[in-house]
Amino acid sequence: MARGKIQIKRIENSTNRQVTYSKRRNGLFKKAHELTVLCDAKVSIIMCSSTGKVHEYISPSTTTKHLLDEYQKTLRIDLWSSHYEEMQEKLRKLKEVNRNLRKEIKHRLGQSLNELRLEELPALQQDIDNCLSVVRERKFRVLSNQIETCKKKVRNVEEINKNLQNGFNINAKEEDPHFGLVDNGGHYDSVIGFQSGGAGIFALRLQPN
Amino acid sequence: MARGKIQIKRIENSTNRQVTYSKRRNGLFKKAHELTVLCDAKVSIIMCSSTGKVHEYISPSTTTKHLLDEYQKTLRIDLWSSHYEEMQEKLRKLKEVNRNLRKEIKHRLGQSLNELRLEELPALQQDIDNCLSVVRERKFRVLSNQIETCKKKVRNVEEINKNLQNGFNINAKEEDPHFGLVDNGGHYDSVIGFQSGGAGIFALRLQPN
DNA sequence: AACTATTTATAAGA
DNA sequence: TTCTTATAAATAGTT
Repeated sequence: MARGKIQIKRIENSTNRQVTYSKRRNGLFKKAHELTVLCDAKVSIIMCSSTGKVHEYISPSTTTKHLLDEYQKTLRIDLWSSHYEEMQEKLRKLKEVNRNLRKEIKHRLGQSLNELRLEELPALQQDIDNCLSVVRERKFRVLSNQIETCKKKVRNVEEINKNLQNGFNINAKEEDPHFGLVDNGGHYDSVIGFQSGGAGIFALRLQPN
Repeated sequence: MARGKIQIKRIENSTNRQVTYSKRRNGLFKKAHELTVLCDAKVSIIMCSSTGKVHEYISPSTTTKHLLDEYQKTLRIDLWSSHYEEMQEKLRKLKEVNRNLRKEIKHRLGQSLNELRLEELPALQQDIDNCLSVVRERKFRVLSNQIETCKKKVRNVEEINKNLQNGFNINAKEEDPHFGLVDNGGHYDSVIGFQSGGAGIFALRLQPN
């Protein structure tokens, strides 16, 4: 552009190329800065020379990161997604696991059961039932005091029962029999055991003969 | 730079500013491209005008991402660490949620119950029990066919039972009574209901009088 | 780095 | 926006 026109093509002489790079880089940065001031614009220039050296210009009013964020936002692209793919994959898997855990809890809560196939229901019930047993067992131990009291009650009722049976055997041929009714309110398991039993069912404890 | 020298300071006239921005942007990009070709360099220019419009130049031989990667590598900076940290925070929170979900399932499976306070056990049991009811109810509906069959069985057994009772009432003074034993294998709930009942307990269905 | 002849960019106007 | 053109600025080749 001075002392003779040049072709815009790669300068083969390495020294010349380096010199031109240096001169024009300064020119470019100067122009960028003028643009920044004159037009109230933000400019980021990042350059890498053929020798691998990196230079940058950034408008004083901003930062490279900020300008790049704006650039990505405007162009609706994410330059770094590939860097974080591994992490995003982790995130995705964790969310999947989470979803499944929630689903399992839901099923155990008796919700969204229609997601399950009919064949899966008995297993789920059995499973929950087993778990209930475990929790019940735990509670049983925790509540041992209360249960001790109940056992005494049961022994008391059994005594009455035995007496009634004796009376029954003795008086069987003379009058209508009386049945010793076992009080199911004493033993914990039997409360659960009978809670869904229909009305009108009474338990009679018999000595096996 | 022509038809009069200008001061490098913000152009107050908005239209002039826009025009100058457009002209000088083209000039800058042209210079950048010449630099790219002449010096075998890589250039990225990202600009944001005062009106928020974004423009970019990138050397044909590369990509913005690639050049930025090189830039970060050379300057040993990580422009995106804050993004990364945000992601890690997400990951951490998701793992926490996951852990809690697993704990809840564990408790519902009857494991690690010692993590719970004694007061929490009855509520957990009641909860699981309720859920069991729901699942049971679902299964009940699903197995309605099977239950229909069972009901017929029950009606049959009740018939036998009634006959036995009649016999019992008639023969009460003459011989040892026979008890109508209700087959508990027919009705679903009673299977559960009696599963934890002790051995030696038989159910006698009586008409309430 | 400095010089300078010449090319290129561009401000103002159309 | 684009074209024109006088003039400022950039710079290639030289020292």
